[in-house]
Amino acid sequence: MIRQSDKGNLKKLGANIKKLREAKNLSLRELSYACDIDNSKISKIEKGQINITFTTILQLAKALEISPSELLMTEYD
Amino acid sequence: MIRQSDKGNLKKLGANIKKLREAKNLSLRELSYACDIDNSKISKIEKGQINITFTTILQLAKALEISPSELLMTEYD
DNA sequence: ATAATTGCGGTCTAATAAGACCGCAGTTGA
DNA sequence: TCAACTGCGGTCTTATTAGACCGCAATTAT
Repeated sequence: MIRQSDKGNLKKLGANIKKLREAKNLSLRELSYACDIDNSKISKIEKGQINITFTTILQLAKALEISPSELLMTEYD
Repeated sequence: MIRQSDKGNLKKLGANIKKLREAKNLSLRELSYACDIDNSKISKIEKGQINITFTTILQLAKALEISPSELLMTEYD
Protein backbone atom coordinates (compact mmCIF):
# COMPACT_ATOMS: atom_id res chain seq x y z
CA MET A 1 0.00 0.00 0.00
CA ILE A 2 0.91 3.58 0.66
CA ARG A 3 0.83 4.28 -3.05
CA GLN A 4 2.78 7.34 -3.99
CA SER A 5 -0.01 9.03 -5.94
CA ASP A 6 -2.26 8.65 -2.92
CA LYS A 7 -0.09 10.91 -0.83
CA GLY A 8 -0.76 13.81 -3.13
CA ASN A 9 -4.47 13.10 -3.16
CA LEU A 10 -4.60 12.95 0.61
CA LYS A 11 -2.88 16.32 0.76
CA LYS A 12 -5.39 17.77 -1.65
CA LEU A 13 -8.26 16.49 0.42
CA GLY A 14 -6.65 17.88 3.56
CA ALA A 15 -6.07 21.25 1.99
CA ASN A 16 -9.69 21.38 0.94
CA ILE A 17 -10.88 20.57 4.43
CA LYS A 18 -8.61 23.20 5.90
CA LYS A 19 -9.91 25.77 3.44
CA LEU A 20 -13.50 24.95 4.36
CA ARG A 21 -12.74 25.08 8.07
CA GLU A 22 -11.06 28.44 7.79
CA ALA A 23 -13.89 29.75 5.66
CA LYS A 24 -16.12 29.13 8.63
CA ASN A 25 -13.59 30.65 11.00
CA LEU A 26 -13.28 27.56 13.11
CA SER A 27 -10.23 26.55 15.07
CA LEU A 28 -9.18 22.90 15.09
CA ARG A 29 -10.63 22.55 18.56
CA GLU A 30 -13.92 24.14 17.57
CA LEU A 31 -14.34 21.84 14.60
CA SER A 32 -13.24 18.99 16.80
CA TYR A 33 -16.05 19.76 19.20
CA ALA A 34 -18.54 20.04 16.36
CA CYS A 35 -17.81 16.71 14.77
CA ASP A 36 -16.48 14.75 17.70
CA ILE A 37 -13.12 14.08 16.14
CA ASP A 38 -9.97 14.73 18.11
CA ASN A 39 -8.31 18.00 17.13
CA SER A 40 -4.95 16.34 16.63
CA LYS A 41 -6.55 13.94 14.22
CA ILE A 42 -8.09 16.77 12.23
CA SER A 43 -4.67 18.33 12.09
CA LYS A 44 -3.27 15.12 10.64
CA ILE A 45 -6.13 14.90 8.15
CA GLU A 46 -5.51 18.44 6.95
CA LYS A 47 -1.86 17.66 6.47
CA GLY A 48 -2.74 14.56 4.47
CA GLN A 49 -1.19 12.22 6.98
CA ILE A 50 -4.07 9.80 7.30
CA ASN A 51 -6.41 8.08 4.92
CA ILE A 52 -9.81 8.74 6.45
CA THR A 53 -12.83 6.52 6.09
CA PHE A 54 -16.19 7.30 4.57
CA THR A 55 -17.84 7.83 7.93
CA THR A 56 -15.18 10.30 8.98
CA ILE A 57 -15.90 12.20 5.77
CA LEU A 58 -19.56 12.30 6.75
CA GLN A 59 -18.75 13.61 10.22
CA LEU A 60 -16.58 16.38 8.85
CA ALA A 61 -19.08 17.35 6.18
CA LYS A 62 -21.85 17.58 8.71
CA ALA A 63 -19.83 19.78 11.03
CA LEU A 64 -18.76 22.00 8.15
CA GLU A 65 -22.37 22.18 7.03
CA ILE A 66 -21.72 21.00 3.50
CA SER A 67 -22.53 17.84 1.61
CA PRO A 68 -20.05 14.97 1.65
CA SER A 69 -19.60 15.26 -2.07
CA GLU A 70 -18.75 18.92 -1.68
CA LEU A 71 -16.02 17.94 0.70
CA LEU A 72 -14.38 15.97 -2.11
CA MET A 73 -14.93 18.69 -4.67
CA THR A 74 -11.39 18.78 -5.97
CA GLU A 75 -9.33 17.28 -8.75
CA TYR A 76 -7.43 14.14 -7.90
CA ASP A 77 -4.84 12.14 -9.79
CA MET B 1 -17.38 2.56 17.05
CA ILE B 2 -19.76 0.96 14.60
CA ARG B 3 -22.30 3.70 15.16
CA GLN B 4 -25.79 2.65 14.30
CA SER B 5 -26.53 5.56 11.94
CA ASP B 6 -23.37 4.73 10.02
CA LYS B 7 -24.69 1.36 8.98
CA GLY B 8 -27.48 2.98 7.02
CA ASN B 9 -25.11 5.42 5.40
CA LEU B 10 -22.75 2.65 4.38
CA LYS B 11 -25.64 0.83 2.78
CA LYS B 12 -26.63 3.93 0.87
CA LEU B 13 -23.11 4.36 -0.41
CA GLY B 14 -22.98 0.71 -1.39
CA ALA B 15 -26.28 0.89 -3.18
CA ASN B 16 -25.06 3.90 -5.10
CA ILE B 17 -21.89 2.12 -6.15
CA LYS B 18 -23.86 -0.91 -7.24
CA LYS B 19 -26.19 1.26 -9.26
CA LEU B 20 -23.25 2.92 -10.98
CA ARG B 21 -21.57 -0.40 -11.67
CA GLU B 22 -24.69 -1.87 -13.18
CA ALA B 23 -25.24 1.24 -15.23
CA LYS B 24 -21.95 0.46 -16.87
CA ASN B 25 -22.86 -3.21 -17.24
CA LEU B 26 -19.89 -4.40 -15.27
CA SER B 27 -19.73 -7.58 -13.25
CA LEU B 28 -18.02 -7.53 -9.87
CA ARG B 29 -15.00 -9.20 -11.42
CA GLU B 30 -14.84 -6.75 -14.28
CA LEU B 31 -14.93 -3.78 -11.96
CA SER B 32 -12.47 -5.56 -9.73
CA TYR B 33 -10.08 -5.82 -12.63
CA ALA B 34 -10.57 -2.17 -13.53
CA CYS B 35 -9.83 -0.75 -10.12
CA ASP B 36 -7.60 -3.43 -8.67
CA ILE B 37 -9.86 -4.18 -5.75
CA ASP B 38 -10.79 -7.76 -4.98
CA ASN B 39 -14.27 -8.67 -6.21
CA SER B 40 -15.29 -10.04 -2.83
CA LYS B 41 -14.36 -6.73 -1.28
CA ILE B 42 -16.48 -4.82 -3.78
CA SER B 43 -19.33 -7.12 -2.92
CA LYS B 44 -18.93 -6.24 0.74
CA ILE B 45 -18.74 -2.55 -0.08
CA GLU B 46 -21.96 -2.71 -2.08
CA LYS B 47 -23.68 -4.43 0.78
CA GLY B 48 -22.48 -1.76 3.19
CA GLN B 49 -20.39 -4.16 5.18
CA ILE B 50 -17.19 -2.16 5.25
CA ASN B 51 -16.28 1.44 5.84
CA ILE B 52 -14.00 2.22 2.93
CA THR B 53 -11.22 4.77 2.97
CA PHE B 54 -10.79 7.85 0.84
CA THR B 55 -8.28 6.19 -1.44
CA THR B 56 -10.62 3.28 -2.08
CA ILE B 57 -13.27 5.81 -3.05
CA LEU B 58 -10.83 7.29 -5.54
CA GLN B 59 -10.05 3.91 -7.04
CA LEU B 60 -13.71 3.07 -7.50
CA ALA B 61 -14.54 6.46 -8.96
CA LYS B 62 -11.73 6.19 -11.44
CA ALA B 63 -12.81 2.74 -12.59
CA LEU B 64 -16.42 3.87 -12.86
CA GLU B 65 -15.28 6.90 -14.80
CA ILE B 66 -16.96 9.42 -12.54
CA SER B 67 -15.67 11.99 -10.10
CA PRO B 68 -15.19 10.98 -6.47
CA SER B 69 -17.78 13.51 -5.39
CA GLU B 70 -20.25 11.97 -7.80
CA LEU B 71 -19.71 8.66 -6.11
CA LEU B 72 -21.00 10.18 -2.88
CA MET B 73 -23.89 11.93 -4.56
CA THR B 74 -26.58 10.73 -2.23
CA GLU B 75 -28.36 11.88 0.90
CA TYR B 76 -26.95 10.67 4.18
CA ASP B 77 -28.21 10.92 7.74
C1' DA C 1 -25.72 -31.36 -19.96
C1' DT C 2 -22.12 -28.88 -19.02
C1' DA C 3 -19.01 -25.24 -18.86
C1' DA C 4 -18.44 -20.50 -17.66
C1' DT C 5 -19.89 -16.56 -15.20
C1' DT C 6 -21.62 -14.21 -11.21
C1' DG C 7 -22.58 -12.66 -6.56
C1' DC C 8 -21.20 -13.47 -2.29
C1' DG C 9 -19.39 -15.28 2.06
C1' DG C 10 -15.57 -16.78 4.67
C1' DT C 11 -10.43 -16.94 6.02
C1' DC C 12 -5.86 -15.23 7.22
C1' DT C 13 -2.10 -11.55 7.85
C1' DA C 14 -0.36 -7.11 7.86
C1' DA C 15 -1.09 -2.36 7.79
C1' DT C 16 -3.40 1.41 9.57
C1' DA C 17 -7.51 4.25 11.03
C1' DA C 18 -10.00 5.30 15.17
C1' DG C 19 -10.13 7.21 19.49
C1' DA C 20 -8.39 9.24 23.55
C1' DC C 21 -4.86 11.74 25.74
C1' DC C 22 -0.60 14.66 26.67
C1' DG C 23 2.23 18.63 26.04
C1' DC C 24 4.89 22.05 23.73
C1' DA C 25 6.05 26.24 21.18
C1' DG C 26 4.26 30.10 19.05
C1' DT C 27 0.56 33.54 18.69
C1' DT C 28 -3.01 36.57 20.54
C1' DG C 29 -4.96 39.73 23.63
C1' DA C 30 -6.26 41.14 28.30
C1' DT D 1 3.31 40.04 31.92
C1' DC D 2 0.54 36.43 31.87
C1' DA D 3 -3.25 33.68 30.57
C1' DA D 4 -5.71 31.61 26.97
C1' DC D 5 -5.82 29.79 22.51
C1' DT D 6 -3.88 27.47 18.47
C1' DG D 7 -1.67 24.22 15.42
C1' DC D 8 0.62 20.27 15.63
C1' DG D 9 3.30 16.17 16.85
C1' DG D 10 3.81 12.11 19.47
C1' DT D 11 1.99 7.86 22.20
C1' DC D 12 -0.71 3.81 23.27
C1' DT D 13 -4.58 0.39 22.46
C1' DT D 14 -8.17 -1.49 19.95
C1' DA D 15 -10.95 -2.09 16.01
C1' DT D 16 -11.10 -2.50 11.32
C1' DT D 17 -9.61 -1.89 6.44
C1' DA D 18 -6.66 -3.65 2.94
C1' DG D 19 -5.27 -7.24 0.23
C1' DA D 20 -5.06 -11.77 -1.45
C1' DC D 21 -7.19 -16.14 -1.92
C1' DC D 22 -10.68 -20.06 -1.85
C1' DG D 23 -15.01 -22.08 -3.03
C1' DC D 24 -19.92 -22.62 -3.35
C1' DA D 25 -24.66 -22.08 -5.15
C1' DA D 26 -27.24 -20.04 -8.55
C1' DT D 27 -27.62 -18.24 -13.01
C1' DT D 28 -26.45 -17.95 -17.81
C1' DA D 29 -24.81 -19.34 -21.92
C1' DT D 30 -23.15 -23.09 -25.23
